[in-house]
Amino acid sequence: MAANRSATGRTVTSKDVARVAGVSQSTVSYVMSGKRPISERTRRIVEDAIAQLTYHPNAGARALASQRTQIIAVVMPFDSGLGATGLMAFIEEITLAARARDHDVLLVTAEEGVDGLRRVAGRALCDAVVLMEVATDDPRAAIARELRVPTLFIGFPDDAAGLHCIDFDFEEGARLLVGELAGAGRVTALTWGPGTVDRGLNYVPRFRTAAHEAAVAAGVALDWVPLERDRIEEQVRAVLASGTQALLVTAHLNRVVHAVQEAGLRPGTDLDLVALATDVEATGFTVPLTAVSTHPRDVSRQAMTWLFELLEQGTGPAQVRRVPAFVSRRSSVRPGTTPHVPQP
Amino acid sequence: MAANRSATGRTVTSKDVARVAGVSQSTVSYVMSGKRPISERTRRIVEDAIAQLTYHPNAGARALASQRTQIIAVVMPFDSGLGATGLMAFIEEITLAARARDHDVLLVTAEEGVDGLRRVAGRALCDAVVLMEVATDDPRAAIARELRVPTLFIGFPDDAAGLHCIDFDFEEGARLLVGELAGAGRVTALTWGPGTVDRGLNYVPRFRTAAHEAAVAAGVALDWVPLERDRIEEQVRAVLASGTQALLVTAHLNRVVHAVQEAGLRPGTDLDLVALATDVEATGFTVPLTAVSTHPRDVSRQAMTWLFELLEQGTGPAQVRRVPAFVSRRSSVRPGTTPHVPQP
DNA sequence: TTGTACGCGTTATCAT
DNA sequence: ATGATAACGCGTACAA
Repeated sequence: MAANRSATGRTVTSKDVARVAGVSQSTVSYVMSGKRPISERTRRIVEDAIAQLTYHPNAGARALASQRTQIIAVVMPFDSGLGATGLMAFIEEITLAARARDHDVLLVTAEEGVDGLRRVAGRALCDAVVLMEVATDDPRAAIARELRVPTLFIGFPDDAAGLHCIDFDFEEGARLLVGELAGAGRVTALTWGPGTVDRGLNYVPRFRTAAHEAAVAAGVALDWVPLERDRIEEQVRAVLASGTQALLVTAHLNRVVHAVQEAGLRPGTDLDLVALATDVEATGFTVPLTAVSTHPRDVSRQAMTWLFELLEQGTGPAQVRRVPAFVSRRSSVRPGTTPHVPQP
Repeated sequence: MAANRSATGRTVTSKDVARVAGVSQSTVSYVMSGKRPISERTRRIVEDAIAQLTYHPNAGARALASQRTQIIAVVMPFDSGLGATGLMAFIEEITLAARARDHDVLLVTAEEGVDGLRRVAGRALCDAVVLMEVATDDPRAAIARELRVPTLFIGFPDDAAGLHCIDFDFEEGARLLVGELAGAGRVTALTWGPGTVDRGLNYVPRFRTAAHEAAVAAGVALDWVPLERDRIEEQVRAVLASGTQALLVTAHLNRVVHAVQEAGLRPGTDLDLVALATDVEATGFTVPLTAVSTHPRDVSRQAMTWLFELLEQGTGPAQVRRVPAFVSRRSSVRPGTTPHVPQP
């Protein structure tokens, strides 16, 4: 029999459960919420009736009465600097975390921008919002500050005042990667292209600035090369032809490594290559790559933990949190180009 | 000012709009729905009040009163035979299609299985359901047949009676790919591994059966090799060592092509390689691959069009729809191994 | 063309 | 420990 429908097709309500159980409707409600003591006997009777009728509480009615939707809105880009794998990892973790607390996930496209936020919050479609793909100068920041619902930014807008932000520590990641190549003298960063940069994604300048500072400190020359989707192979060839022996890759890893191999070069043997990538990406090649992992799963898990704290304990003080970065040394860097410092 | 909140923090309701506009609450409702004629004058007044108060209708209340949530539930796998890129393409199209009709998308993990379906339908969390990652013997089929809400399967369970199903034409795709290699005498299919097969995904046997039939008809010997995540490179080497000159790849394309190139072989020159893959995947290599594209975007677009028809015109007759398959001939097959038939 | 009034299915506050 | 009952905010039949 269909869930929440009687044999006659009518919707099963808590009233029906009450009738079958021979109790009042409010008792049914309290049995479900556990918000007041119920005798063992009635609880059993009610629970049996619930099971027998396959009763499910109506989400709309519940939301209306309780001012809680049990829904988390996730504002997500479809084309991100993270790549599809990273994105999926994010939303998978977010969804699992939400379900673990009996919440559901509503998907909102980042393309909706400011209006999307207004809509889901204004219509009371959700209890909280998670925002990805944060821009340096993100117009949604202003809105979030006045929103009815707690809003969590994954990423740091320039003005994070009054906001709850969490992100991977791209700055430390940059320092670590440059550190791995400190003995190279000259390093070329193959990085996010115009598509990503134009959207003003916050982590690009964060990474770039930190990388340049670390390069200066280590005494290496750092070239910054944004990869253009249509000419990546060409760009890689040019870079290799220029004599660079050390590559720091933050985007389009697959195609870069491909192109390097096409050129007859092997990371860890003929040149040094480090990457900012997920672990699966870094280990998916013939030569496993020394890399800093962005750990999208850790970030989203911590984000959700925080979000539910805000939800349960009332919206806490604004704060910016960083998820620590680590290097995984594998075999894409030749011994000697990394100065002898203990692996963090 | 925060959306749907007055300066005092109270929620803005249609009653407030009515008061400001000097009309009754029902008039506000009718202005929004357009379900009865409204004089130009009142419409203007009401719309001004709505804008002034930044009024947004409460989703829960609306759902309760109208029995419509304006939400589509999408039951999605996180680890699919499609890969992250294919999945993202699916949910992007679905979300865009939903938004284009003023609906939102609720994400449900396939892991929730039967319970997930029961929950979203039972709680009236959504108006319709889209189901991906359909198994040959899918337990959700039985439930879907009795559900309150229209349910669309992307994929064909063995018993599709009474269901609405749509999918890419994997059978025709298999025939086309085998056809491209018909002159090869012997073909090895590098295909979905145990992880995918174990879940009983419907398209695996659909593709396999059609491929074998086409092979028999064309007089070629077809080896079927499920790829195991941990030994793909090894498997590819073994296959190449066995002397196969023609590869038909349906999974892990990236790693397979990698391994082939590592072996010093070049598709289109030293051997023939065709793939079942998205266009971006097929063209992302040094040698663009002859491939049948699964066109996830087409499939989901058509699925959503159908779904909204069901939603608007009442749930129509059960039906199975196929999205046609085409080959894109590129340069990974040597001239001569494809018999001279005009490209479809 | 517009207003009145009821119901949608819960939660939660009074009572008892 | 349990039962009535008033919101919650919107849609819509019925009146005017």
